Formats: sequence, structure tokens, C-alpha cells
Amino acid sequence: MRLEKLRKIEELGVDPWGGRFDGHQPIAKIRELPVVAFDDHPTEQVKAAGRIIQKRDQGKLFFLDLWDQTGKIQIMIGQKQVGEECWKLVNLLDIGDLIGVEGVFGKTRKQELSIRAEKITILSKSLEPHPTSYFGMENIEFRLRHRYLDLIHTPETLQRAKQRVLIIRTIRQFLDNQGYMEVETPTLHAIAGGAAARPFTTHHNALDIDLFLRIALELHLKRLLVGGLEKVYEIGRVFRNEGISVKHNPEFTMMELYQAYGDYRSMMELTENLLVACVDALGGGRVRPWADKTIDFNPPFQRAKYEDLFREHVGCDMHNEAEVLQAAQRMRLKDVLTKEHDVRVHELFEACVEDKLVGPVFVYDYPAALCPLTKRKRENPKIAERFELYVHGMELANAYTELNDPLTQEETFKRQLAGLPEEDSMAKMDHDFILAQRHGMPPAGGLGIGIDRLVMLLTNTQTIRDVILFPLLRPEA
RNA sequence: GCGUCUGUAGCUCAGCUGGUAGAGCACGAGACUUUUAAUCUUGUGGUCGUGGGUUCGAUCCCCACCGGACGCACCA
Repeated sequence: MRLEKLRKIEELGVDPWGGRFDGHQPIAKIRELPVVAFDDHPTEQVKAAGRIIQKRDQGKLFFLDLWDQTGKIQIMIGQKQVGEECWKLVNLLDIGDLIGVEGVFGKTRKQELSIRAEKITILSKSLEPHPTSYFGMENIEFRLRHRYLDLIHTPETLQRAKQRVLIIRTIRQFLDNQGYMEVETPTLHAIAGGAAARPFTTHHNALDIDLFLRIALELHLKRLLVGGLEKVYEIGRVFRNEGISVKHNPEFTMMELYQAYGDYRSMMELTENLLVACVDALGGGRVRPWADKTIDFNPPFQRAKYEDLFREHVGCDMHNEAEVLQAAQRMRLKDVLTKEHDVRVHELFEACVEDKLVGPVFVYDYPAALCPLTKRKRENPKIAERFELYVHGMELANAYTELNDPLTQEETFKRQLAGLPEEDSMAKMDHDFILAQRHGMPPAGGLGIGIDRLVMLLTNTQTIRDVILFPLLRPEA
């Protein structure tokens, strides 16, 4: 059917696939121009390009709704006004086609801002019918598999995509202004370290070696600290070969930064300032909606010691091994007996505390065994100088005072390796990294933020797949 | 991986104690130079996710498989 029209357009001597179309204005800008009713003979010449999303055929007069990234506007096309050749073309237009319009800006008798077309240029024919604009796209799978249509026909999807860009741009500006240097480190790793996650495996043919897609940015950025890049960050994709959920996509975007001569306290300040900058950049105030609740981003954020939260919600002292074991058994945690104390502690924390954290709240001072890359407190080596920022039960940021002592680092790597399948261990022995550290790594604060989750929280989006344009889906049969 | 729900026209959805399907929009034809979910007349459009089974007969019941949603598990 549409192929038939395509042929007819070609018979008119017109290229249905268009070409360069210069000098058009964004529709939103056109709508801001001073407006005169068509009956009062406006003279404002405008030029727009976009997609036809609706058509109202009035015989010798056509009304189209033209849509571009910035907005939509009505196009009025009269047979007498555009001439015979153009009129033939207009009759071959469908919803979904891309066109260029040149004409006069004004408003109709019904007060609708419009462009009265003098010339129509077809820029591309749509051979497939588009979803109807009124009913939109309800089927989630259909939207995800046809994100290009979702962006056109679901305003919120485009809105979120734009907000994501704005958030990332704000982070870059914020960090660049503070003298941070943005770098790119490898995504192909020989050892997938820096976090506890199963990596994706791939193979390099020429070298005939297996490689892993990175699960974190950490270890290369720290090598750069050794190399004298004192304030460094990267925003990049990481890959974890694990389950998919409303909070997890196999590939997601991390921002990690490192500041020489800082610690986790300086990271706390920075995190707070950075988030507030993002919130302010989006507009709409610092108290933001989240499902049927709200999130208050007004600083200072709450600060809570891990140990205190543990006592409050689990009901015992996290250092008391016997009580912790009892609590773990009471909660029916799996394999309690085979796990070491700190692991039990954290499983209890996740089971009893996490969901109760409304936040934003900095939870700080973690059991050391959970944190092989973190500096221990000088006065208490069982505690690591780490915090996580929680918002409505979601981990949004993670920061350490970085461990810069290569001897301790080697020990924590070894200790983590003992008795654990390597892929389950956060610390994979990485001699090359330790060698770098042995050349003198500055004391530093480090911070990681899950960008996708940040976008979720700031845009009131309850599922990660709606802040990622193309989330992973199983291919259709 | 387990459990619950789900898959009908391009889109949004009806339907049926089991008798091989309907609407709106979109698309085609016709009328209309101020419509805006345009309207009016009329027409086209479906392997009812796939494959088996039960049945005289399956979109409907049963089984398996393939997608998807949610929950649990996994994931600091």
C-alpha cells in the first residue's frame, strides 16, 4: 500500500527519501514567534522539518500535525495555496512520513498555532504504519523492542532521555570545574577486578587469550592516581553477567572518580554537592516525587553509622559473633555456618536494614572484610572507611578512603581468594595492580555512582529499563 | 532457576460452558478550504505467539516450547 504511494511519488519526479534540508527552525522556537491570525495576513516566514503524526483531511484543505524533538505544530495546506504539483504530493503523505515545510506562521480561526504551507518537501517516506498517536503504545515489550517508536509516540520516553543527558552533562561540568580530568580506560580486562560480580568472557584471536568485559572502573583509575593524575574520573559502561531486574541491567553506566589526598569524608561532601547540582539542573525543586513517596535532596543528607543501623534493626551488636550467628539463624539465612562473621553481618544488614533506608542517607564505616580495596580505620582495623548512599533502599553511591598500602592490599586479595570461587570474590589477585601500588599510590578518596539509578531517582522512574534506551532483551524467536 | 500472570488486525482493546473472530484508530475509495481523537459514506485487513494433545469441532480446555510483566532466588 505504502509502496504504491512510494512509486507514485517517484512518478512525480520527487525523491521520496529526501536529502539535505537547511535552515529549518526547531518547532518550539517557531511557536515562540509573535503570532497573527491568518485572516489578518501574517508575514512571518518559517521553515520546519519533522514527522507527520496526525492528519485531518478536509478535502481541498489538509491539516497535519508535524512533530520534531522540540514539539509539534499544525500545518495547514490548501490546494489553491500550494499549487497542483505539490498538492499531488500532499495527497500521497501518510502518518509517519518526514517532511519539510516552508510557509507562513500564524493562527487559524480556532486559534491553533500553525504553519500555512507554501512548499512541502518530502524528506522520507515511512513504509510501515506508526502506532496511533491517541492510544499510544501500551505494550511494554513492544515499546522496548521499538524504542524509536516509543521516543516518537511516548512523550515521557523522550523526556527521560533528555533528562539523562542533562544529568550526565551536569556531572561532567561539575567535575571539570573542580579540576577533574576525564579519562577512558580499557573495557577489555585480563582480570575483571574492582567489584564482586561475574564477568562476561570474550576471546582475542590474535593474542589467543580470554578476556573479560570490565565489571568496574576502579583499578585502572587508581593506576592513574599512581601516575600523577590527582583528580580523575570516568563515566563508562560496565558489564556484569548477572540477573536482570528493575534495578539491574547486564550493562550499565558507572561514574567513578578518585581524588588524591582526599578520603571518604571528602567524598561525602562531594557526593552531596554533585547530587544537588544534578537535582538543581533538572529544575522542579529539591524535594522530588518517587512513586507515591518523595525524596528530599536538601543537604545535608542524613549520616548513619553502619554499626548503629545494625543494632537498631537487627537487634544485636555486629561485633558479637555469637549473637550475630543466632540472628542469622533466626532469619534463616542460607549456609550461615560456613560463612565468615562479616559476611553474615552484611547479609543481615541487607535483609533487615536496606529496605528501611529512605534516605538519602550516607551509611558509613563498614565491616572491613567486605571491603578489600578500602583503607581500615587507624584505631580499629575491623572497620573500613567506606560509605554507601542509600535512597529508598537503593544503593546509589559507594565510596572509600582508598587502600594505598600494597602490602595490606596483597593480603586482602589473598584472604578473599581463600575458600571462595574466584568469580564470587570481589578481590581477584591482581599482581599488576599491586605492582603499581608499590610505586607509591597517593592516599585518596574514591567514589562510584550508578548513573542509571541516579537517573531513575531523579526522574521518578521505577524501572532501570526506562532510563536505558536499549535495555537487554532476549532476542525474539 | 522457581512461582503467578500474560501473548487476538500495524496500534489500543473486545470476544468465546468449545461451533475457525469483532470495534476504534491506522490504511484504500468517495464527499468536504478552518480542522485538531475532524466528520459522513464505504471497503481492505487475522496461521487468535509456536508445536503437540483432547474433541465431530480448539482463539477458548490440557501439555511442551518461545517471548514478556511481576514476585522470589541470585546480584555487597
